[in-house]
Amino acid sequence: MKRVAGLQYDVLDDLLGFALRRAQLAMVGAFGQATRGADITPPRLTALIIVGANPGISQTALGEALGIARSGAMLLTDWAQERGFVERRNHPGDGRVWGLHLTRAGEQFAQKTKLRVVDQDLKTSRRLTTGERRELLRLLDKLAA
Amino acid sequence: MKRVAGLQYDVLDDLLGFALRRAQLAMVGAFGQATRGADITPPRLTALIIVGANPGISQTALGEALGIARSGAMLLTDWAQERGFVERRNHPGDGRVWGLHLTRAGEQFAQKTKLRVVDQDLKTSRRLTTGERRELLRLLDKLAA
DNA sequence: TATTGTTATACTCTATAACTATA
DNA sequence: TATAGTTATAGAGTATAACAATA
Repeated sequence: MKRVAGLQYDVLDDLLGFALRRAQLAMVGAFGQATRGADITPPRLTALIIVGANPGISQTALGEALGIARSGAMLLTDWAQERGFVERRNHPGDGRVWGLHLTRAGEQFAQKTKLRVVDQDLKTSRRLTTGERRELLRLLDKLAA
Repeated sequence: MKRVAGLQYDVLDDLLGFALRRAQLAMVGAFGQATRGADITPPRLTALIIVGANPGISQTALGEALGIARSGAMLLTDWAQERGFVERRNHPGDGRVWGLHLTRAGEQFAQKTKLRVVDQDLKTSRRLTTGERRELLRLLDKLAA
């Protein structure tokens, strides 16, 4: 959201947490624009990307990659499977584990959506110079490390 | 969440949206630590801070400040009123509007919690130099503008 | 007519805890 | 015993749409 003119923000002006939320709202809005009508959300696309880049990954590992609980990774997997984007295959050598794989449709959907989202991500950050964008990525990475 | 070693992240590595989410998870975790047992969340504290700094603000304006719908601002106000932190007073001159005000208890709670959260926000960003932190705030602000 | 607050409803995201199958 | 997946449940956050009161 944008700052409202004339409003007092007190300590919020100096909180990284609040600045992050404002920036993220802007990016989530941009994501929505880029994917309008595609029935997809940031965590769902993230899951598809992780599965696509790591074929055979387990649900638990997917949850770790996303920073959420196993049960949440399961619901994401359920969604992706219902949409026909992901298959649960038996894991060779461990009967407790599902190996997750993108289907053909999942690959196509992920590819198309990735392009749109990357493009929109760049567009939304056009306000920053290339150097500033790179520096922002670096600082965010350092903060989350 | 931290990056998982050995995992492939594909385009996520270059998306500001994903970097923001990872950084925000770190900060929200820090918020939780700073406020453990205090029954408070980031949007709720934000609402208290905005009301405290802008006495008599309307629910609609509060929603705009927070970047959420009127109905959401209403639920936050309900929560704050139930907790005894906020009063809805009649607005002089416009019978449709509530003027929101912190109670004594609300002021005390907000003051105490603000101090803790600001402190933790600084602690969590200790990984950054003072200059880097300032630069990060500037870039996030520019991105959200 | 337009705006404020309200209510009803629904969906996403996330967590915890307990259960089962397998290791 | 420990781990992967599952199920049940709950809460927070958010949105949209329709409504009443007031402007």
